[in-house]
Amino acid sequence: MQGKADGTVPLPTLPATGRGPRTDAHLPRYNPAELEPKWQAIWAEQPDLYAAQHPGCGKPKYYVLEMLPYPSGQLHVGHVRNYAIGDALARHMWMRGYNVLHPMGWDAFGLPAENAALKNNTPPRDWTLANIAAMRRQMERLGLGYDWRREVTTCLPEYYRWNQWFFLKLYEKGLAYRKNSKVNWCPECATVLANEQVVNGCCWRHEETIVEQRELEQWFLRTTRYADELLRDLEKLEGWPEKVRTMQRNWIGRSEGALVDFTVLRPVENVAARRDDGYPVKLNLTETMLPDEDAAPEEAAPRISVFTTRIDTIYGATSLQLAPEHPLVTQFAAEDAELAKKVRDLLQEQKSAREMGELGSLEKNGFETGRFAANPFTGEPIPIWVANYVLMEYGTGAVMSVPAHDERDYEFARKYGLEMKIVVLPRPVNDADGQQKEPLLPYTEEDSLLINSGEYTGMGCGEAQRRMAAYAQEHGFGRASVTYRLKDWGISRQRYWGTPIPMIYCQTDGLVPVPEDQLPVLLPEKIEITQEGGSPLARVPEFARVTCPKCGRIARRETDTMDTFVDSSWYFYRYTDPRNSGAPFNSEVAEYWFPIDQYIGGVEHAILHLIYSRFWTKMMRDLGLVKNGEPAERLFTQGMVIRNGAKMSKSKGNIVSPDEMIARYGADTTRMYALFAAPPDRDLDWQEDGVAGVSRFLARVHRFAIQAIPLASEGRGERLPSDFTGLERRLIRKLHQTIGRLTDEFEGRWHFNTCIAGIMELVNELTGEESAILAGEVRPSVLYSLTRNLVLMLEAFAPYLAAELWALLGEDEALLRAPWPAYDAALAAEDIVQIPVQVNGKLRAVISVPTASEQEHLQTMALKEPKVQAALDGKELVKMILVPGKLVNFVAR
RNA sequence: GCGAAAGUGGCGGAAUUGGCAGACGCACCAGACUUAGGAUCUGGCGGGUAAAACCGUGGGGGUUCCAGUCCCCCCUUUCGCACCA
Repeated sequence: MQGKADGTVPLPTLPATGRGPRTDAHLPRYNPAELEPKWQAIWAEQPDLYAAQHPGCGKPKYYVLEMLPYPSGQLHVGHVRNYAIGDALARHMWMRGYNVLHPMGWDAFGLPAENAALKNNTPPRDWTLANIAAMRRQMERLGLGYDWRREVTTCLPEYYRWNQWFFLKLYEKGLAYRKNSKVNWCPECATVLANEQVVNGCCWRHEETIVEQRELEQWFLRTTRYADELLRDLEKLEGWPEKVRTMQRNWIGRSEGALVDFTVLRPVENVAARRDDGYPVKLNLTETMLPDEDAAPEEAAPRISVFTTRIDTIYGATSLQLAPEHPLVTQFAAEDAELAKKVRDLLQEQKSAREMGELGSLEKNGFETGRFAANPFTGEPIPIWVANYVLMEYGTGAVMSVPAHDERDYEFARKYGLEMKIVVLPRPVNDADGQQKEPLLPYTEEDSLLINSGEYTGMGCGEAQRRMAAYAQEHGFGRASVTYRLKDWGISRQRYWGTPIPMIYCQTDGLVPVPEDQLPVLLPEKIEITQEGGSPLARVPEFARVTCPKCGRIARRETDTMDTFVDSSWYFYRYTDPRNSGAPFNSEVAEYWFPIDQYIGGVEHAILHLIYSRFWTKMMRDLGLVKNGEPAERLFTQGMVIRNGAKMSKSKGNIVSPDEMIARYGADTTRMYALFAAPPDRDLDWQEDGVAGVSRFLARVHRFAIQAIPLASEGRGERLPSDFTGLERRLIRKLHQTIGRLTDEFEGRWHFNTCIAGIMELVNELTGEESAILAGEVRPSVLYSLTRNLVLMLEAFAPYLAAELWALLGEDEALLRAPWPAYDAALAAEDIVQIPVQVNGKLRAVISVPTASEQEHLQTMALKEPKVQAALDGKELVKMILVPGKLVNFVAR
């Protein structure tokens, strides 16, 4: 997944350790530098190890997926954390007997390759493929269990041809279209950005670069056609974090309301005449001002369409406010030089505010146009203003101003002394004295009643909204309507390193799609990357010049490429059928694997990738390619990895590469530390202080296991005895408590830090009894159970060490195919519990009693404690609270 | 401004349901082994005290036999949205 380009700072170099641990010189020590490459080589010889099985294998399927990385050239520890989470889950699900699909790929198109080409004079393709090779080596070194035979690389023609294929389908369905519009332009990227890629008015890849508005002809995908469904289906995504669902809900921004047309009045002198108080007199429009109904259409009076969520307040509308870019404002300004200057000034002010990043805090500003429009409900003329708080991009670019019942209108009206009409009051409308209430303005509550609203007076707001919209529709000046904040997805990019858009411009035939059998439109490889503006492909004549598929005459190819978010919108379907050359994927196979059971990635894609891919899935469903309209059943957003108080990024210069850590401590330690340092959903401030502890822990496991396993092996295959010794009982109990803990966590909470802590506790218990165990005080069958299950639990977090110990245990089947140990509650149960004893809620003693002790026994034992007696001394015992197995509390006065 | 999440030892964090606050680890201190230690092992480690008492989960209030956990107000940090009509 693409984010900011990566950079790296080296770790401080450390002097070589020289000598290793010496305690048990006769024992082979834990040496990951030797052990891990050995197993890596063995695994490399077993291509089926992590391979997903055929749908007919009889096992339930489990699709676990981490967001694919952009091949920047080097993994950083943020990636490691992400993949360690997914790999732990995948390994666990393998052991639980699932047919696991755990693939990996590369989001390989994008601007950094072009920047690198400029800098190093390397072709983007070579640079990208070299990076992929390097990062794949890092992933393999980390021991991540991916099915590499399903690897997907988005910059290769066998992948991007299907982007083109999809584009043609979208075009056929009217879901891809071309229009001239204002678009976001990042001067740094020298290309257009989608709305989703603009963050605080700046480019998502260049936080400091203000996005400009440019007028360009662009390709768009009709995401808005799915706006309602994208919103509604969020309700079904119960396995997604509420935060992400909320962000998407806000992004889609559905508002229910009504469109109302206000007729613009002719500039008649007497309308401009004012009453003494500055407001226009109420006129009878039918007589004096309404446009001639018999006029030819082109002479008909213009109408201003307004979107409002509060049509019920329309009797309180005292002006119309238009965005400065509104076409009607432009028209008025054309006839009025003074007005034109005011509009220019307002726009200039907005532009500089945007550049300062202060658009949100800009003071409300505006001016009158001198023209009036008729309120269609009252017939009253109201002045038309231009206001900077009205956005051309939202709704119709015009609002009716109801100062008494809207925050912004109120603020604006206060500033300019505009009239306020109260038309809504809290119920009941009259206070105790029978006086009409005086609400605090602006009064915006909708659970209220209308006043001063003609025939609607006395109605509730909701009812008035419905009736007024219906009335407007009957009389042809409005209707109920829904507006979205979501815009269509602009996918044209004036860049080289992306999927060519398969369209042709012919002078005779106009827009002609490239015929399906001519796909892929190959991206030319020989191209000089320069800093010039415009699409680089336009400068490649052999690419741009083409014959029209319809008429055979010379035509011009589309030279823009697609947004790389197209690539990542459907890549997870390709994993199910990665080598298919006749279709993007086989629908039946996809049907087996989908939806993704668990998707894992950073929250930074909550809007971008996760909305696009939901759109794409719904679109594919409508094409009949897939059945389900949602790609992922569950989503997990892991926390960011922070370093020196900032998210890791090249611009902050705080990237940490895992390489040195792997070299010093090994992959198992590196992965395990990434999981141990914090729960996966929380942000993690990367400090290396704790790494040594994890490394020591693994060394201790290793030391214990290589000594215990020879003894344990004698008990292989034997059943556990029914007559445990005290020591055996204690160790087996701890083992099963740990199994229970891990089993629970893998069910969904995923606090792997506590899982690892749990395994550490078990190992502490075992090494605490090391001499007794090695002296044979634990019978082989018990020791076998302890060591074997310990190894199974380590598999998800430290697969190299687990593999080594598994082999020592004499197992030859893959560890991943071994069943996850069954938790036995009886074995995990304590027979003696420590019960805290409180007096008036304060801890006074802890007593050890058999788990199933009677109440009287507990009370007797508790009262025997000297400190309890002291605390109760001279007081009357009021009652005793007894929580079985938990505590005893004496309440005394 | 609006919305969400978070705030616990020197540090990362634990306490899943209102029930022993600080699991596990880091750092630190002491000891053992050692020519040596950034290795290993043993012990200690919230504050306070000679030991207790007592105090302690951002601050203030509340509910309760019992509150890190529930309720109200406030503060701080992070994230998201920010004129959305």
